Amino acid sequence: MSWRKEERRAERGYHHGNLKEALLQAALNLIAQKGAAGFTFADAARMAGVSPAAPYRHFRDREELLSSIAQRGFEQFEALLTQAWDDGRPDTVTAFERVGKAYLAFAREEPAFYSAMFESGIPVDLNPTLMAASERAFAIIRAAAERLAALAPPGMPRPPALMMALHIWSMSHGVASLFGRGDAARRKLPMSPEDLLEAEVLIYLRGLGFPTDRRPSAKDSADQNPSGPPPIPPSGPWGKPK
Amino acid sequence: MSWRKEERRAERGYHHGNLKEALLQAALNLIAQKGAAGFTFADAARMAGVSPAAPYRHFRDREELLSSIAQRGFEQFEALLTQAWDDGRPDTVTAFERVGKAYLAFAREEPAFYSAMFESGIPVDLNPTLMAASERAFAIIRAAAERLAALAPPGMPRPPALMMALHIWSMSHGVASLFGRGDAARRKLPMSPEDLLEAEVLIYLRGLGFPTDRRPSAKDSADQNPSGPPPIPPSGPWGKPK
DNA sequence: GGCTCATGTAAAAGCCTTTCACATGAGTTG
DNA sequence: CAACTCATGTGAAAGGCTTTTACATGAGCC
Repeated sequence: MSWRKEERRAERGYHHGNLKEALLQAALNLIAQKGAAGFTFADAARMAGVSPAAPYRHFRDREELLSSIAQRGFEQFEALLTQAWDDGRPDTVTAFERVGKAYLAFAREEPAFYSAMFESGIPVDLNPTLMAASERAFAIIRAAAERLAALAPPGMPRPPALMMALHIWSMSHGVASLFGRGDAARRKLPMSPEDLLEAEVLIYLRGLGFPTDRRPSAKDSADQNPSGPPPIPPSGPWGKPK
Repeated sequence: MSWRKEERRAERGYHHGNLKEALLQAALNLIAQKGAAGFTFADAARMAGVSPAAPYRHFRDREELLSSIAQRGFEQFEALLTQAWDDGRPDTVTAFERVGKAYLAFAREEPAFYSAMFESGIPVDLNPTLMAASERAFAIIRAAAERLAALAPPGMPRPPALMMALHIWSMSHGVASLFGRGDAARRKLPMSPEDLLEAEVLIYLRGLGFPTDRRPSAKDSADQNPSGPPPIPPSGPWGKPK
């Protein structure tokens, strides 16, 4: 394991050949281990087997490296969300919840990216490229919300899709931040973050008038919400306490 | 302004007299300015007018100072939430939302505390005192959720209060984290975080079957939910787009 | 007045960031 | 193929932060 990484100059010559990528990978590992705050530029250099000054040939400073990671993170995040949304198949509500799960999965499985993206304190607003990547990711959630909003029962006032998207985002982010990674500093829960978020979203959607007892029958290709109050499922969107 | 703080040794003698408190205040200011990550032990010492080694007489290390601030933050947070909840007056739903607003207000008005509490990466779980303070704060939300749950319309399945509390917490935290402080690195919104959260909570509560068109008439001292589907307000819990 | 101990200081070791002058060698060019 | 150039890496150094250690000060207490 410490073999490819720590190959010394002797075996690789004066020039590294792929330092930028190596630094990004090293930083990713370090952030996963010690958090975005604990990550050190010098450490990354060491892990890549170069002098502490070498990274400056590829990144203006430590923060630019962090931004690059966040950038890449937003791109992967967007890809993951796109895949989870799958253009609303097989039905809008199911796909919508898959997006929520994907959000949590990303936070859990890519803590380093998540950390760089949301917890590193880098000013996303001030970096247009990064901002754009972030908005492309959010655009997936927003597109999903648009589809969902268009499906709202006719009897109910129709919520702005943007607001719905922001609501879903804040729920997902809140759950992920507070309970997301089993890491070290996270609070313990009587249920999985996934279940917590799923119930939250279901209740929210019900509040908007959506029918939320998903059954294989419930394809929303045709308008199957003639009118009237939302159906009340026999049991809520939370399981019986074990 | 830089007068009380930077009083030098000449005017204060060898001993500071109140260094611990001075350091906490200095750290609070520094964190508010430069974030929990940017805050420096040495800076705090400088601001208090003592040598860089002096703080070690009062805090084991930089992290202990951070923990102390988080501790104090949780205490103030608890006090604020308690006051906002006001034991459910004048009615449960109104008081419940006041708690949500208080959450945002705290994040906005005490960014340094909020930062230390939720974004500094200190391991809350590993510090029993801190953990206890954190749980006392959460207990307010939980108590509010208990009261709300007890009020749920009889026709609906009753959600576990703990889960409701976690949902509300995650919404509040999500909104505060993503859009909370106008600081630097936060995303812009087409509405205020307060309005966003209020709408979110209202929709959520409606999803649980609560009547959410709050009018002065709606005191919940008596059971005013005979049965039937939740009333549908003429307009949703979001304003018309301006 | 003299003691003692909490509270500060100075100095030093070790680490990190960042810069600068200089070294290396990969790729290009005649 | 030899010469050149420029991107990429190195070493050293300045400056800052953290933390420890031995020593200084003086406030509170007999």
